[in-house]
Amino acid sequence: MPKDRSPTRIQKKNRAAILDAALEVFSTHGFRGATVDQIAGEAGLSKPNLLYYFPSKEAIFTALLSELLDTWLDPLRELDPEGEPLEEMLAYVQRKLQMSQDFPRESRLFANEIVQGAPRMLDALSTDLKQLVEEKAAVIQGWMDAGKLQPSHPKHLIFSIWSLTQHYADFDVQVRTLMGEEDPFEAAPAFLDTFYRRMLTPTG
Amino acid sequence: MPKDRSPTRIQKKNRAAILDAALEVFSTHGFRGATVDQIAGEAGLSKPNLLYYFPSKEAIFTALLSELLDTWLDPLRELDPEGEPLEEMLAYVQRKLQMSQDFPRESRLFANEIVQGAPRMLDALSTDLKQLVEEKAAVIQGWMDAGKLQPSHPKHLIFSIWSLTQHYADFDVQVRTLMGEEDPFEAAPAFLDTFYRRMLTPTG
DNA sequence: ACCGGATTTGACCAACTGGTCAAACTCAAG
DNA sequence: CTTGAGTTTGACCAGTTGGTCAAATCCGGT
Repeated sequence: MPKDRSPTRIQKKNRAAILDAALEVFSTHGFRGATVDQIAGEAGLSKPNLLYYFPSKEAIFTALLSELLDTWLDPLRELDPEGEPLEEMLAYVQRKLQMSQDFPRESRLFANEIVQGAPRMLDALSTDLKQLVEEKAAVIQGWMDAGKLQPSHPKHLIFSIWSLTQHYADFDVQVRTLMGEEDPFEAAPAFLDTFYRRMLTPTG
Repeated sequence: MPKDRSPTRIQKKNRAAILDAALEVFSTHGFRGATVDQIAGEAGLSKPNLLYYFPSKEAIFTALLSELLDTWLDPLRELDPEGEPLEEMLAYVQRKLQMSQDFPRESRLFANEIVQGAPRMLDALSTDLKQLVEEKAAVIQGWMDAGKLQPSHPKHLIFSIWSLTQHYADFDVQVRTLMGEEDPFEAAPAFLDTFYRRMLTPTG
């Protein structure tokens, strides 16, 4: 293993290649289903060479998770308590949908892990994610209390946004099989905008 | 292997035990992540004994899939073209939610498979499921055209129902981690009812 | 050109996995 | 209580997998 000096050009390149390859392989086969050989091949390295950069398969996976989780939660972080409530929520929905379109592998990586009980993510879920959700759920509750949003259950509302947007990435095969030629991401933005506009616009 | 006579008492019991064990193990670890030993253990059999009833791991999996797919699609099948549109849709949502609550393992089994590209299910998706969805999407489109439902994209609407309801089963760990003591299935029915009532009630 | 650390690799290993097989055991019908 | 089909198992096998290691090669600074 390289000393803990600042990484060389080669180290940067190879670590990046490995993480990208790992994302590709882990997201399509899950942790257990992915093999180190597969990742090494995808990264253009031999297996021992890959293990020169990361001590184990597990280490690659956790490095990948911690690298991606922050990015993944950014759209929710950007929800602005000072903004106009309805527009903030609708903008969040669109940002999240865009993430599913642009980063489906990341979405599937998390989906795989969570469906299987999140054995390597529970920590992050119950600390970082929980804190963020509590904070934003409180903001949304505030907006509802102020009559700016139609009252409902803030956490269920957040879950619904995750669910509806990530579905297009996680269940991509199914969605595309059933939609035929039509690109799912063509109608999705308008569909979700209408959906949440009707749901969240306060009545009287 | 037993002859193709009518199954004995022992055969019935063991085949059922194996399929139940397989559901448990496949749904929490995915196909690749599950081992035949694990399934055998869960079923209370030795590995060779299990392989006396099913010729291979693959065979167990496909037997399980074909046994469950029909049940899984029943709620959609029951959507009655002759019924009152809004109530039919809302009832479908509740049936689907109930499935997620009562059969989370089944939901996760399909989720695991589809997230990973549905390598063993594409056939079923592109034939049985596709046909059913086309049929029901047409019914919904008809209701929209008749002004009985707020117009939107029927297929996206169906996907949204799958997504919102199955989320509670597939992402159970995450949902429960973030909701703390509160049982997700307590508020979910009302949340989804409100959601779709507002979405689907036709405006003027 | 030379040196020492960084990088790469082929050979190897132990554990695991899906699957086989012949021998042993169980059980219901006569 | 026999008998033969139905059932179960221990031993085994070949392929895969995560990981190790010493030796070989590469590369940047002098």
